[in-house]
Amino acid sequence: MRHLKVYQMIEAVTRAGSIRKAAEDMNITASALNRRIQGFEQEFGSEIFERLPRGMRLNPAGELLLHHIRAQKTDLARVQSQVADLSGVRRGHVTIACSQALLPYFLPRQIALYRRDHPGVTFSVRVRDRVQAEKDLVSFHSDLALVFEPAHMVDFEVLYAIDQPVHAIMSRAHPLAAARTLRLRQCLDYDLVVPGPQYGVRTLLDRAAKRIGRQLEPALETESFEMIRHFAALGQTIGFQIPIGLNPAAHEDVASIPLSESDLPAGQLYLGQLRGRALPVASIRFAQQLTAALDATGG
Amino acid sequence: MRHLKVYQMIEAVTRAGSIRKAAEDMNITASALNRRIQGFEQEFGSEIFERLPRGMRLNPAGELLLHHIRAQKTDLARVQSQVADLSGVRRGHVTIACSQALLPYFLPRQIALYRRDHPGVTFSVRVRDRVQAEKDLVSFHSDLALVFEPAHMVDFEVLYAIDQPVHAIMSRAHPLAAARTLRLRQCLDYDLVVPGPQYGVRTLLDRAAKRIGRQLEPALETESFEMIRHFAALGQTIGFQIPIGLNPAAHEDVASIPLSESDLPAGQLYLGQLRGRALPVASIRFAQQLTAALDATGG
DNA sequence: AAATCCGGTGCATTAATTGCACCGCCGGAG
DNA sequence: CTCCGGCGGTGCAATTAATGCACCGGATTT
Repeated sequence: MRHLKVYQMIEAVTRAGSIRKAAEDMNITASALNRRIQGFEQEFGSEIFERLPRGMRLNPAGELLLHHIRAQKTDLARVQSQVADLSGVRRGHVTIACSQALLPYFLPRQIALYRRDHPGVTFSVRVRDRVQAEKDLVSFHSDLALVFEPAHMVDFEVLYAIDQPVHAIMSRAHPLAAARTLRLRQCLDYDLVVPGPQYGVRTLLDRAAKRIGRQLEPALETESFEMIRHFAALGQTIGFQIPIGLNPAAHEDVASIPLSESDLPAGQLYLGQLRGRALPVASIRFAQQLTAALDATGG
Repeated sequence: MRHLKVYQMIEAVTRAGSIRKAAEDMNITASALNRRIQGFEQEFGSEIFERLPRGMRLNPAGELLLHHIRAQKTDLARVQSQVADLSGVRRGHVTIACSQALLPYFLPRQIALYRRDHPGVTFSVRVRDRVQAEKDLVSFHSDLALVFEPAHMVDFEVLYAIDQPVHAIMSRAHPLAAARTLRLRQCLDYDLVVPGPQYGVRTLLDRAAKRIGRQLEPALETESFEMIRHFAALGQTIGFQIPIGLNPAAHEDVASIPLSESDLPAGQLYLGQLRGRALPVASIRFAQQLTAALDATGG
């Protein structure tokens, strides 16, 4: 889209932080780029960059404009893919930001299922914690977000929500492995492996521990849910995870036991999009499939 | 915005129905315009016009694109006015599509009220029946719509809704003028003056009449609510209107009596916008004021 | 004080856009 | 039927806009 080159230039300058670097990235001279930016600012009626001694940075007006630019770029892409749809084959690309818990079983299965019916549709999965996931929506880097206990919910339009009680996971040989539900204080007697504070499971755990006058003293804190799972399988350590991250069918190498809801109320897994945004067809359809699938696990 | 000239050209061709006429409108030659269109179609990846022997018409892909073009144009305008806001004075323009009933008292008062605080904001009021009002939103010709009993509600995002029972209006000398409420069948004994079938009041009346095994046989059918009001003031004719169209404070020259809700359930007056659209600040603020004002009349 | 990196500008060059003249096509009027 | 008028499309020359190059002045870093 040649007529949108100014927008690309603005994005490039924003990214690079200076006209000269951006010009190099775009394989043009700094002077050409400089004049396009100046020309645009004049047409636009306001400067959009602060001129710093070391380069350029968007001013508030520029931030507003950048948001518009991204919105319009992704919307044009949506129109184009919708047009492609008109002439037969369903094509498209879905970008989804999601929590780690969705990676092992749920999402791969859903994507495969969707692609069986629509082989022309491709996917990007961006692993993000809940804060990053929301930023991803706002910056138009992701169409959908599937996150546990999102943080702010501003600009987050909920498409579906489902309860996810926190489960304790441990070796099948663990003394507590036979229980049907566990109290939090039972778990605190053992070594714990928990996710970092930026994750919803941790927030819920911290809150619950505080309520019974205790404090989490984890033996291992990690960002990797996979490591939590594997570490919990060793010795008598206890890890925590939400059930959607565990294989519902086959037997795991770990036992998974829900924590009592009176200790720790169930968190919620949210499927959402940027408020008010028109999604591409493929994303809408995929979101519908996810909603149906989540609904099935819940009932 | 020079980089959006292609879009203006596409709009011009759509409006004019042929390249040559559009070219004349834009003061360029047909060949230049022709090539820009062709160039765009190539970049876009699909034709957007049908070539007819008598001119050009948008194809389905073009319709999709046109919607995007309008959306992006109005959104850019929103950004610009929002940027203007940053530097002090609140400016802006609000376009609202509304039913006739809002014209005599409610809207002028609200607009005056808003402009007292924000003199920089200007208004366009487009009088539309409920079908046209929704089209106005979709085509980005109006920011807001304030309509009685809208028809489809697709793409219509409700910002506020309030009950409006249908009132019978008549001369103060009319035999029924002293009643507190009226049954529909009482009214049917007199000559009636009613709006055309495209209006919500009429739909409600027709439906209610049918339910008591009667049919409306109006003496006068008109599009003009003003004419209904004035005609009802003469002789023993009965007209119908919703209370928001009547002066709440001063004494009218006509009596206004609500119809019994068991005959004719109250319709609803909706304030709405195009689903998912980001409105300019001024429109948002004005919508908030309207919501508060409607809420006050209802309570 | 020197070196470096920055945004901005004058001027020649290059690329894109436009205007002009003209083609072939099709529907309607004569 | 023919002919006319309006249509979209195209080759080519003229015009206009965008770019590259060389360079300036200013601020920060070394």
